[in-house]
Amino acid sequence: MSEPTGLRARKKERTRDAIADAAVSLFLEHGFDRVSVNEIAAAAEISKPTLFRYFPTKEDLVLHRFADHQGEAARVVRGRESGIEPVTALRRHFRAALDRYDPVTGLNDHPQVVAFHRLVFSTPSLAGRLTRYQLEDEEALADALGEGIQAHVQAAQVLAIQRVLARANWQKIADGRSAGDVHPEAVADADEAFNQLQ
Amino acid sequence: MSEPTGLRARKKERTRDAIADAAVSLFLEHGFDRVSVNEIAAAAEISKPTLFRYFPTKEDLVLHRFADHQGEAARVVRGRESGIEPVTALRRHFRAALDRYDPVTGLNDHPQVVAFHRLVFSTPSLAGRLTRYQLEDEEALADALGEGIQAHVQAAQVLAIQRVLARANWQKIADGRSAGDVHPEAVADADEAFNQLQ
DNA sequence: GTTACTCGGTTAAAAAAGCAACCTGGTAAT
DNA sequence: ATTACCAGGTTGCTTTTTTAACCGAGTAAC
Repeated sequence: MSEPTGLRARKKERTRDAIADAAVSLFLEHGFDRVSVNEIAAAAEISKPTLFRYFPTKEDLVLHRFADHQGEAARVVRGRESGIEPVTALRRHFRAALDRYDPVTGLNDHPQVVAFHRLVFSTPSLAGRLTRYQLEDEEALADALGEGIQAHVQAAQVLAIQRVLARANWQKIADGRSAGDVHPEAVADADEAFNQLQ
Repeated sequence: MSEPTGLRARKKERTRDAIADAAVSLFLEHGFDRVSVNEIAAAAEISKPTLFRYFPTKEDLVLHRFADHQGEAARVVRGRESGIEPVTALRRHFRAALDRYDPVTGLNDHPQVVAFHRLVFSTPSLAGRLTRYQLEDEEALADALGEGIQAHVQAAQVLAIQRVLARANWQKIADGRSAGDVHPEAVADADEAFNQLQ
């Protein structure tokens, strides 16, 4: 009734974490473009083909945390309780993420998270690939919302809101404010944005 | 001009060490017969067949440190400088081991080493297999010494001396004395024994 | 304008590890 | 006496990892 945590699966997960950790820490130290995949493989004590078996591209070494959330919006809509509107479900989900200071909301002031976000946003190839992930997310959400152009529009609007909100939060954090301090504004912004949509 | 330490070799060595360490520490804690190979494999986070690929028997999990010294006496004889008698070479080799407090001489008071020796000597199957190792060692030494019965006799006598000396040293350590304190006696005993032989 | 790097990424073959199922021998309940 | 279990080891078979070699694009040297 759960994950059949065999020896194999456990070691795989650990290897994956080791690779991603080694990569991110090297990237944060020297910059994304200044670190080669060979160096990452060496630091993680694995071979280059193994690295690419775990992560399809160099960018995914950084973005896998977002990739792991892929399709989350669609899942939220499909899994909502009966009688609840899709946008309402998404709104509550975002609000919950805000309350637990989930990094995806931009409302998190842990130094590692901040540095990680700066790395992503200041590296063109990373930001580029990240938007590609968001596009796929949008497709999935549109599918979950129904058919026709209006489903696509709605999906795009909701995700655009989340992007804008996250970006605004991140900006305030980047300006030196604490997450707890920003939280009320973040909630107010979210309410306003979702109200406008609904 | 050195070990071509590939990724593969490095990981194998680490796995081997991890297995042996897990095994010995479990044995020291609960006793050799009270720990199953399944528990060892679980503690080392490997599967049972993998364990037996690294160590042929359960006993070897403990005795591999001795096994690694296999044939050492024979090598000392074959590698001696010209003009040096075999027994002299072995005598000097043992004296050098004594001076560096090599565990094989029994003259070592590190708690881990003491506990390890007690484990070996107080577990029949271990002591039994250890003597089997020594017999093989004896064969190899006899081969290195030449042919005929006298070579075998000489080999047996030298190794018997080393066994007795090591046992005597270990006994004094087990009685609570320090290695440094025992060292002079150990040297004197060795001299006397080897003098008697020569 | 070659030559020769380096980089991200791939391929094929061989080694190593995992897993489940089995064998043999002992020992404890029934 | 049978059953059943647990011990140390083994046997195939599959999955994972290493290795070395390669590809195609960019770029610096000469």
